[in-house]
Amino acid sequence: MHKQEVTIYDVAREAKVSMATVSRVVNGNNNVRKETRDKVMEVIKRLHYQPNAVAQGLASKRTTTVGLVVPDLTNLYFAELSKGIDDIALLYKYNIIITSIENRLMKEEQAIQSLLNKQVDGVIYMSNRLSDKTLEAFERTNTPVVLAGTKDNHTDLPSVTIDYKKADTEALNLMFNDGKKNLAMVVGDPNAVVNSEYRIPAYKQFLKDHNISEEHIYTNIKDYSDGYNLYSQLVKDGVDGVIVTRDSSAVGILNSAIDAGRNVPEDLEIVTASATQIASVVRPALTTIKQPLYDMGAVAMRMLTKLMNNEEVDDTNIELPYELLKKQSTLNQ
Amino acid sequence: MHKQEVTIYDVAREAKVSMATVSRVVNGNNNVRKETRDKVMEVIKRLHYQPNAVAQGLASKRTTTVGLVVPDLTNLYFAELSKGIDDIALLYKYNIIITSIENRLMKEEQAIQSLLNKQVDGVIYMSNRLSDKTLEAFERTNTPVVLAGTKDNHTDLPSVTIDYKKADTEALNLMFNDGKKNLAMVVGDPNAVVNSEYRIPAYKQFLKDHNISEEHIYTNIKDYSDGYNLYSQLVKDGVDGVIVTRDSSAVGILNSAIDAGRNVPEDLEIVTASATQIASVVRPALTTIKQPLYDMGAVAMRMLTKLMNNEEVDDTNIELPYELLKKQSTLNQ
DNA sequence: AGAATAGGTGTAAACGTTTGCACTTTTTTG
DNA sequence: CAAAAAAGTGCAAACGTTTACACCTATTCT
Repeated sequence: MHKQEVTIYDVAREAKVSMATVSRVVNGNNNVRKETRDKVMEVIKRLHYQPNAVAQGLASKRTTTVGLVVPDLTNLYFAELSKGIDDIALLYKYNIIITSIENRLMKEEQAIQSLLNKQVDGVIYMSNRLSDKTLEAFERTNTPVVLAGTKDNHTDLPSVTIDYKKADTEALNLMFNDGKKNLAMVVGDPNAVVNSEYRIPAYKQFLKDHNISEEHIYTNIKDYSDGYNLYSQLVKDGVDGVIVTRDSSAVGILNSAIDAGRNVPEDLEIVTASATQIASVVRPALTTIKQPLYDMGAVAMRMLTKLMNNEEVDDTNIELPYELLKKQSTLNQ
Repeated sequence: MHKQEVTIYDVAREAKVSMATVSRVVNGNNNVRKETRDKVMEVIKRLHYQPNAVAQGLASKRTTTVGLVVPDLTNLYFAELSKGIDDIALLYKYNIIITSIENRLMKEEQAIQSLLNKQVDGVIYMSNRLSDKTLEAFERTNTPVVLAGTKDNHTDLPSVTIDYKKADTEALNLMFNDGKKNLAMVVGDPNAVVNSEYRIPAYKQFLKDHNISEEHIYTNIKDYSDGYNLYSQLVKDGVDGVIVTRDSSAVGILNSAIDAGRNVPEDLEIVTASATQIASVVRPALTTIKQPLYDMGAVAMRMLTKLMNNEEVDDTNIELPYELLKKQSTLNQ
């Protein structure tokens, strides 16, 4: 990389002002006389001057960049969260550095440290399992952090979520009212806070409240093929209704059932918990807990902008409304 | 943001060496005596020193950051390309700044300029329509740029693609051999280079070669509902085989057909051109031109690392092999 | 042994901005 | 109309690194 062609210094010389004045013009500081401003602007145009954001970052100690921590970009759940974040970030002129942390050479803490070293002004964390080291890193830094679609039960980092317990209970209730009594829950990482603290307890509570003794919790079902392969086990266990946290797993179960000649929802009801595109294009379309993913991202990013500007944030643990979207994978009687 | 707690200067003082030596240790320069290195390392650990990447970037003129330009994060096509890029980027210790440029407040040129101002070491462009202004920006900068999944017919920017003409011809041929003679092509942006220079010409050439006079090109079909709504038109036009560039549009057509009580592939054959997850989970599963999206991203990023290091790159316009994946949406006789 | 080379370290300038402070000029005020 | 306040501008230090250059010491070579 060469030395920068045109610097603020060149502009200053050419416009016969000091670099301080050029800097003020560039930053829209209004303590500049109109004629001066115009002259500087003209020179900037003429020389094609573009500020060096790295130098700005060093001098001002703000990089207008935020870091996103996400397990996997190709999971629509995170993609949609990210889109909400991205739109608001753009609105506030922030760029986004995305770090995927699943199946990686680099450990999560390292990835986050790298983000912090880049002096991001804030971080949005969307992964579902905050390791101790990660929490430690978040505590050591004074870079604001917001969790989106996840929570943390040790510290109280700001978060944007839905009421998982309520949503799951409602979903289970739907199937129960359809006459399904052998209900199961299928989750990815059982140690993810959302699962261990909200979803699984909600499921257990539901069984208890309805005097159901048979508990069917299937863990580590992470993708389409995990779901596909799980189906035979569901049959074996006599499950007639299942709530699945990941859409792709749910679709795997669905297709496995169909390929086995079974009927959904008659033989098996399925409710999934993200409402990404994939859940709505399959047939029968899946009944979903529709999380407002885009909005969750947007709200998280908005909150982060406030934190980055040291503005007051009244509520740092926001729960957004969800919707139980009844489609064809449940009877809905 | 406060002043940085621990700087290289603090480490130098504590370890009783110069900052130059600390810098050498941090950067793994081996012109440092072992004992000195160990001492410095110890102090670094003890003080929790972390280098400020912004300052490094300013001084070294390398930010170890690359910019990704993408229309839409929630489109699995781009998500999978991005994943390939991301994995290789991680391998070479680069971070990624993603900029989505569709439906935005900010124009593409501005978004790219913002990336360049951040002094990214390289850019991977995945959008499908290079505007003149964008090309101009790419020409003015000496930051290397690689196109992934798209081409440019004016300049010759490095690119990683598949042989679209050949792939489409093969797909059309498949349907033709199944006895479908009223073939259609459905694309998104008709002015996207890939469409205007490769796909559409391939389609026209195919018709010509087979003495088919009826041409059915549907443009601006960008998403699921566009596809869903297009179906009735396809029926009206007597189309019995269609090649669709976007998976979500293809799925829209498919579901529309099914909801109308028609049979795929008997009444209508569908081939789609990306092979994202969405094409394989619907039933009937869609026959696809399987583009090696992950690999395309990975190869593009690898090429970019070479360009960023001024290494020689023998072939700057790489075509990767694709596969015509026959599934249930074609008869395959 | 003396010369040549390699290894190890420090000094200080550079990277391209922002910003506190001081100063000058203009505008407002009573 | 003078004094006070506000507006406009420049100077120079700071931000936290890297790196060219110089220097000194230890090693290798003839």
